[in-house]
Amino acid sequence: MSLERIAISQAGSHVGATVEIAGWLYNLRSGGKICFPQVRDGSGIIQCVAVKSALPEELFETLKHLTQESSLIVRGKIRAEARAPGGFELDVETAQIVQRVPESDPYPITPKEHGIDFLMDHRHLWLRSRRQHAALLVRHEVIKAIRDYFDSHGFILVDTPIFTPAACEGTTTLFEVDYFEDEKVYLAQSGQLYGEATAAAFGKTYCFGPVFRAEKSKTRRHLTEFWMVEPEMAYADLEDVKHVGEELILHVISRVLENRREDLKVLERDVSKLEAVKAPFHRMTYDQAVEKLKSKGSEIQWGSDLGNTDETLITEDLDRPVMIDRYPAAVKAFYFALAEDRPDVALGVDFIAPEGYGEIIGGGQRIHELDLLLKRLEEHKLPREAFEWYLDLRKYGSVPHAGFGMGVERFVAWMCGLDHVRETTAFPRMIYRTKP
RNA sequence: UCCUCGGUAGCUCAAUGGUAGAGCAUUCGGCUGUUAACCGAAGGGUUGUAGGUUCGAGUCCUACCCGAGGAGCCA
Repeated sequence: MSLERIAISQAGSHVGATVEIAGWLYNLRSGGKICFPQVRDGSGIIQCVAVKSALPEELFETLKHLTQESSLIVRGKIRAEARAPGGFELDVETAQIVQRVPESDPYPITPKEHGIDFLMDHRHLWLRSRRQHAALLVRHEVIKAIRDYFDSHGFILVDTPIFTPAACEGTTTLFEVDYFEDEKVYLAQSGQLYGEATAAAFGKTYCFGPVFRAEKSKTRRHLTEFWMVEPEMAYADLEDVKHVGEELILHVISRVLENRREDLKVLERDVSKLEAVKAPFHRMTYDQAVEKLKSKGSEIQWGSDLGNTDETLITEDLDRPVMIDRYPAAVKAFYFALAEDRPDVALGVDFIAPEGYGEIIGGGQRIHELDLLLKRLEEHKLPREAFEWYLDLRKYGSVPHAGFGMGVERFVAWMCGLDHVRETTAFPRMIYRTKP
């Protein structure tokens, strides 16, 4: 009889078979003549049962005194068991300890409560814990669903550089890097300007990668390094951005609900909140948003950008995202197209997620006329030399085009119902935390 | 950068200006169905750092360091 090594997640289809499981000791409960080692292998957790009378004395004692997170390979028969968490159990026949964690230096993360500082210092180990594991599986699903959406809608993945010569927008702060021969380069805060070039080459493109913001933000929604997907479409306008953004969000949510129910349960996510997200999303102009805020007692004036408290006020009574468009041009980047009837209004749109997760998509239509773009560069006091290549895009077959960026971590935090984006990525980078 | 809160055992937290303690973890012992198992015992401390007030400071004062939450800015 051959012995098959299986993933714990597949235990249900091996009931009655003798199998091998390779993993780590998640938790252990023991009696005098019986013990229950719970083994995790990355795909799941299974409770094993070791009975003294059925095993060699030495093996039973070894298992009974095994330390948390020791690595081991167990073999035994799978059995359906209602009393076991997960519904299946493995009756241990043999076991091999790969590495025993010494009790003089035990695994630091116990099954009890820990503070966030301690957990973040041990992030490399914290990833093994149930909730963190579940959140990263949701992230995996979100990223896969995003790529599947674009790949099946005619978008070509064309990634953009991380070392860039200058600010894309001139608004947020950049991380400066020493390049060769006294040259300075900066870590990209967006791939958008390059996306405009690739869209003119391929029609519809997207880039997907890490971006960097040296903002001194210290909130539950900010990382200094985060992942952003940025589609860009030639021959497209503001309405196309709203349409694609809405479709993308709905596609990703349905995939998460389809494939990650168990993980959402581990995260204690109220899935009815996600199931309620349907088309059409709410739509309002910036003008209407200001009116709504004023009616709710805000002192906001037309012309200032919406802050986080404003976003929360606007979405507090909504069950799905809201698209707010036509912002004052003064609060948007230089490349935003302007409304024909109102040159003080930019054709930008932000998608604000419900439940306080804030802006998850920002984008809009770009300026495609050379003269207007030059004027806007000047108004933003940006050096023309750095943008010569970008201006070329307006000289050689310029067309109306549009695109947006979606932040992966905020989206995942929303899916998981997490109160901080730091748990949506394996090793978050924040203003005061760069280790491990 | 600013505002607020915090730092005591490996972890999570208690302790009226008056002998630094509990639970978990670790070690030893008990238990053949445990579900963050339970029961009994043991070891474990420069109270973030440096000053100051006081007969006496974990506790009060000052400065600094570290962390958390928020604001602005942003995805």
